[in-house]
Amino acid sequence: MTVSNVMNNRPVSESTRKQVLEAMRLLNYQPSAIARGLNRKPMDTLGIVLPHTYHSPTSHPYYAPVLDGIMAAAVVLHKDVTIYTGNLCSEDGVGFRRYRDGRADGLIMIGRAIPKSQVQSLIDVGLPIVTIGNYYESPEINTVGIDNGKSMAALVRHLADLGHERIAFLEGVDDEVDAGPRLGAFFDAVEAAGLRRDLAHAQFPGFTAPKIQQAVDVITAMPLSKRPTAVCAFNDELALATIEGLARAGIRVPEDISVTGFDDTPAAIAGNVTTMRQPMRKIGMRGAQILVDVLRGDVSGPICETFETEIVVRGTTGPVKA
Amino acid sequence: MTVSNVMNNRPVSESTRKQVLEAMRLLNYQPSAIARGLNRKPMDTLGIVLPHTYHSPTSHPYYAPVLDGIMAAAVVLHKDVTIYTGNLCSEDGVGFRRYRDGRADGLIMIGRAIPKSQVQSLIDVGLPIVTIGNYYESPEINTVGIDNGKSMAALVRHLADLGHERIAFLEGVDDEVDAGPRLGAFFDAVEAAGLRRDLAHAQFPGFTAPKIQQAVDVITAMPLSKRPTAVCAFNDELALATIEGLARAGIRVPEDISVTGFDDTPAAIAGNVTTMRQPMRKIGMRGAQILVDVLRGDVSGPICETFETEIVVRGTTGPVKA
DNA sequence: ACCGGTTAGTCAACCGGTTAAGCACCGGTA
DNA sequence: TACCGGTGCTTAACCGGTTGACTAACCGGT
Repeated sequence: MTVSNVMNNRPVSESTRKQVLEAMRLLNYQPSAIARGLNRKPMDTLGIVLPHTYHSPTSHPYYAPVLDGIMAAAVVLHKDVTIYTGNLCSEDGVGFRRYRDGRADGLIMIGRAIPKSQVQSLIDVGLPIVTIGNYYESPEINTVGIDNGKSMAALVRHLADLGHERIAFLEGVDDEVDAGPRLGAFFDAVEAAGLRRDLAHAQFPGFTAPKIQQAVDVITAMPLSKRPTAVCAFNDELALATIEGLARAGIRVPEDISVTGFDDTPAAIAGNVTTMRQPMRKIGMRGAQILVDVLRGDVSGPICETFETEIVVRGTTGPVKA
Repeated sequence: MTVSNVMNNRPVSESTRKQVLEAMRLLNYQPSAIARGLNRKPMDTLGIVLPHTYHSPTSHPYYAPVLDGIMAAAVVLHKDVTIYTGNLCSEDGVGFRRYRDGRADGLIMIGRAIPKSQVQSLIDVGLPIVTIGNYYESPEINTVGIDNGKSMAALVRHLADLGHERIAFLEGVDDEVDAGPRLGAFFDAVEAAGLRRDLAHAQFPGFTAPKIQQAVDVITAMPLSKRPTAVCAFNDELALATIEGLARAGIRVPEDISVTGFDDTPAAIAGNVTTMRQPMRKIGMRGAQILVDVLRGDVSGPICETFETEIVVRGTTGPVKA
């Protein structure tokens, strides 16, 4: 069709082009992105995959700024964004192939959505993928995030400088999902800071507030000589829950126990929590940019980028009690 | 194709069905939503239209919870969500027909995205539309929001009860866009509260912080006998900016001037601002539900629903100075 | 009048589903 | 045997674009 040629700026005589444009205007014509997509043309749409545990991503202190970054980049890159709402793992054996329904050119997966055992299924979708804040170390998957090793090292270093020798890590991730590198990074950081690894604790997995209370109870039940003097929580939310739990047990922060969070969310600012700031919006923007680059074929191998983090020292960490 | 019959639970013999399902499994088959959509079948996707002034909707104190509600409803309703990122009004004369590209079955427009003069263009898109927090009073457009009249009346009533007689309204909306009903509601509320309308002020449009400073300057320049003793801001963001501006001028809140916000965002809680709470998440959920109802043909006329609001009295309003 | 080359526009096929019509088969009824 | 209705599967057409092959027209040069 000549119309198609006009739309795609193909060589068409000026008179014909004018005729076509005039007809388009009269008919209020809008080409169907769907019909175009049927022929394997790009849809100019980025698909967003979220872990099914978060049904309020746009109010989440981590997901919201990341999404913001993605949206901001999408505006500049002239891409629309489709958020897939379906449960990730519900349909037995279906895997993730539903994302191959042709609506999105590529996928951005935020957070630790799926266990490593299902990564192959995700790769089988066949779409270019960028994961954000996750690290599957697969040649087919691009990743943007932070250097957990460096970040934990800085936090532990800060605590060590304050004299802390017994530090606990509150994992805070549902054990169904792979714990990821932050836990390992914690132990490495403990050693790097010259502390005895066997004095570190990390046996407190569990994302929900009640479980946090369990972890707090374990800590408070320990004799003072063995009790950790500092707690590194997986994120700010957990740190604040921990502080609350400790307060209920009559333990003061930071006088008795220091607590650190992660992410530097507004809650951490409000709660005056020492934490690790990561540029979530930038990470989201970069993720979208990488996906578009991959779609354009501008890049070859898998991309794995990390952004710098920055420790923010506030009022929940202090020198160890004499 | 028999496959299509199997997928749609049409009458197919059990043996054939099994064969098909087995083949689907072997081939890792995923039907193309695009090809299906080409035949005017629903895409099961809700389109979100945002005003181009907000490039960070998922961090916005109003847009984020509304989006959350939409997403939560979409999960339950088995719909995906596509956020259109393009500038709403950039392409001359194109109007909004780009939303008719077939990717979404209907549109949800959040906030005052477009001036009333362009509403017809929006209707011409031909898709079912739900606007949220906006009121075009068109038979083709469904709406969810709040009763601005009641809400403003409650705020003004509250101020009147505290003895305020001269109240200013800070419009706070870019004048390029229709001001909407909240301003009119303010004047009605002033009269309903038995106050003299001519003592009310509302000549301070402008959304940005610098403009707010202008408005504050106008107020502070007024002689005490004419100066408003209370200010109703369009939203919490503006209220807080106003409070800051007043503080710079050495005017105390609420001792010298009372200030009210709108929306009851986290910032209002943190700033201890008297404000009007609206159930943003519920509004978003209901908007999505209405759109789906319309798509199903379950409803006839245009739907226009309002949710109840609730005044939240905090520390920025107090009795008028003697 | 013939020729090679470029340009402009038309035609047919295709993408991958859905839909409607067609057809073979079968049991029941007249 | 003829007719009928229902079932199960196949075939053809269609949705609305894109793509590539093909035709038609135009051009200057011999």
